[in-house]
Amino acid sequence: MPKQVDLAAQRRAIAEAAISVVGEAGLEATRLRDVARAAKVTTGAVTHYFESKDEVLEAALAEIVRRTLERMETPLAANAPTDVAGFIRRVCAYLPLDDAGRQEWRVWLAFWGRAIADARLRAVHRDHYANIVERMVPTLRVLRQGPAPSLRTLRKCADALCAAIDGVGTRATLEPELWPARRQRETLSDLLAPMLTAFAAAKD
Amino acid sequence: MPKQVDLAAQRRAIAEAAISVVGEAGLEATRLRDVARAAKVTTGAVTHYFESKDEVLEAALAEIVRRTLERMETPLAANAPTDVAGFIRRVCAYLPLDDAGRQEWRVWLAFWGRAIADARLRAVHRDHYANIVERMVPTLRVLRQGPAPSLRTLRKCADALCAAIDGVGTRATLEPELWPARRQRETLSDLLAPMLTAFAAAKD
Amino acid sequence: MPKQVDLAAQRRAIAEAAISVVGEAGLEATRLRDVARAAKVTTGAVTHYFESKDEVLEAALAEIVRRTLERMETPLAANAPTDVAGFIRRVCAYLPLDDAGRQEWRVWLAFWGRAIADARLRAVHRDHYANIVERMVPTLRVLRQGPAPSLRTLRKCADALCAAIDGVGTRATLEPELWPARRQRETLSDLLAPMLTAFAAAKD
Amino acid sequence: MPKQVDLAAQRRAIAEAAISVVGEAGLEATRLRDVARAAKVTTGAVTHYFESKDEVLEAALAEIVRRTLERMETPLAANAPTDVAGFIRRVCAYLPLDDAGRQEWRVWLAFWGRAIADARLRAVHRDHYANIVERMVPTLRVLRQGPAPSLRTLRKCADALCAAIDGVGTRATLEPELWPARRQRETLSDLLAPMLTAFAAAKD
DNA sequence: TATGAATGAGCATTCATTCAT
DNA sequence: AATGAATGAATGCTCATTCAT
Repeated sequence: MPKQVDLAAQRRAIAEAAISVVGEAGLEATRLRDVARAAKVTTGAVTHYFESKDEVLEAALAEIVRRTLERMETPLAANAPTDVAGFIRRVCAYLPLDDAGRQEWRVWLAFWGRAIADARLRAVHRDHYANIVERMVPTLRVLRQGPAPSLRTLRKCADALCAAIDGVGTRATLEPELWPARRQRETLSDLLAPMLTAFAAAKD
Repeated sequence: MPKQVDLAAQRRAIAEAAISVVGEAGLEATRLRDVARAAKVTTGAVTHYFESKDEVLEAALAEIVRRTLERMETPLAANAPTDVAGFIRRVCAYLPLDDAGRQEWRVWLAFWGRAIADARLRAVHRDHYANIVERMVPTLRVLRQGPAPSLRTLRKCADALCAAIDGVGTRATLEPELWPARRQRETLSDLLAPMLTAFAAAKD
Repeated sequence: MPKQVDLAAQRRAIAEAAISVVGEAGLEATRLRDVARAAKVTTGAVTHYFESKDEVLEAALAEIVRRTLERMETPLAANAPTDVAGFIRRVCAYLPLDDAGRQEWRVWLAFWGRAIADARLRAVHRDHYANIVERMVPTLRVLRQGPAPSLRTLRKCADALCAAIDGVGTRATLEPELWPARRQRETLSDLLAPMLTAFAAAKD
Repeated sequence: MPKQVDLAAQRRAIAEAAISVVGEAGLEATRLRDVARAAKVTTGAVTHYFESKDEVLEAALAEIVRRTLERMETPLAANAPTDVAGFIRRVCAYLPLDDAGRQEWRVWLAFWGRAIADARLRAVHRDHYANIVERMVPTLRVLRQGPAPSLRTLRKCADALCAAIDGVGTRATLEPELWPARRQRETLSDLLAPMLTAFAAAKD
């Protein structure tokens, strides 16, 4: 009997290796060989688990999406804060505050750049944003002190929230040495605190 | 020296062609031949005016920077508005509201993706953000009704402003069909109005 | 020794699968995996029964040879006809008249194409032609009404016979939709009837 | 001004190099590099003149077709013989009698093998046969001593003629050491003489 | 005995770059 | 100054073969 391998685990290991390479070298400089080396397998093994390079990259993006959602579980789902300051503090978890975060953000930016001409990647992004917004909605609902706002209001607020995070995260990723964690948190707070305070107090 | 004018004009024409190609096909699919064809010259001509492909792309990015700053002149410099609503309305000029704007934003995103592994491009971005912030400062100062805020306060506000624009612009670029001009303006306004109102009224 | 029977049977099953794949996809597009799949075994099993891909293909050619000879038994060996028309009618059995025949002829043509640079395959072809000619000789002898012709004469006649069959079969294989069974039979008859009539009546 | 090259001439030179390589090594062992080396250019040059390897091979086949038709001009068009023996003598020009002929026939066989799974190549073959038959028709008409036969009769005769040539040529190509020119001519004559004699004398 | 995961050499192909004209 | 033919290194990908289980 042949060696039994966990197909999904191997695919994920390769996807993680791809993330690592993309984060270091950028998407255009990512060669399948480097991915293979990073995953400690041969190029043949990579094409054994994936049909093509594009599929490898798509799996890498899917893994980044998975990681982002996973990171979201802690700050949002569990005992959501009812005060704006606490909320913002938790939302900061999305920002590229540490090396791991910066790595992931670099990969996000790389895939944004490719998505502009790739409908498939754009679809992944669209699904991801929709997903993120839906997950933010219940947390935002808790923040509101008065009667529950309409779903439309909640989604608009989530859109604004996403934009703030993306905006700060993008800049911090492009200027990592100028944007230590403290500056990112401050800027995000400057931007969100007024809006969320108004949101929390509004009667809609 | 008519030749020199020709030279600069040709370089710029090629850079504009490069922007067009990058905006359509993405950065990784941009071949020098296509740039040449778009500029209605031969490949040899491109390498005649530029040392390498990287230089062509850098010129393209520089041209995008130039265009963005140019577009900024109107809404910010000229008779800056002293009310928040008017200010936001003008800031919206940066968003990808029409085809031309979407095209430019796609190019921005493409270059972000490449900048993560290219120190030179990162430097261009850093300079650009610094430039943008400095230009926003005087306009923001006018917005404040009380005593002039500190430069640090103004810059922080500009940072938040940039982040909001980048965040909304990024999402609108990745989901063009879901983000018509109206939605972009609304989201940007939702995000900025509370912050700018507070800023305008603050005593610092 | 049941194992040995199994071994030969497996080899033959794989060879038959190879014929099927070659007939469908051509020799250059025949991958060992497809052969394995067609034989309902794994790739490992194929290399278990054969040393290399070339050996698999050689076995496929051998099987085609075997089939052709088998098909020959009926029309030639058994009660050979003494009239030219009957003889030609039986010889037509070699032509690609039905789907099975077309399949086999495609494989023949595929191997001809490879034999031009493969001495081993050429040897198989040479043996096959020699074999065919020797089997034709006694049947042709019966056709002659007068005294038996020399062996040389018989072999020359067999050569011409082979050429006629190969020529019609090749064309019919390359233009299957233009060469229904009827046209093949007619052309072969047009070519062979005059020669065989002369042969039958000659005194040599 | 850049070097002006004769595009068609270069394409043809590469096609001829391809014929040479295919004739030596077979179609499956023909690498673009070898073609390039045989044409004394680089691999890049080959892909400069052709879109793909398939296109190179198609050009090679087209060149073989051209050569065959060219060789046909002499024996058929010019002062067609009115006697069967003279006619057959000229038809022998198609057989692989010398090194050049054997080379071309090897290429034919190689392409037959590939055509079985390639509709495009089959179309080339179909056109070629149609062309050949049409060219044979007027020559065959001259051969007939009585009233002109019907076009259908002439084409049937041409079909038989083609089959005879293909059959002898195939065998001679597969067994070059056993089939010197003399044997080829004799076999073709054995096959064709009775048919053509009958054809020449027939009243239809 | 049989599996199929893994290997890695070899291929066509792409494309920035060079350079003779 | 401008051309575009030619180069050749580099990449993704294929697939026969190997081998641990």
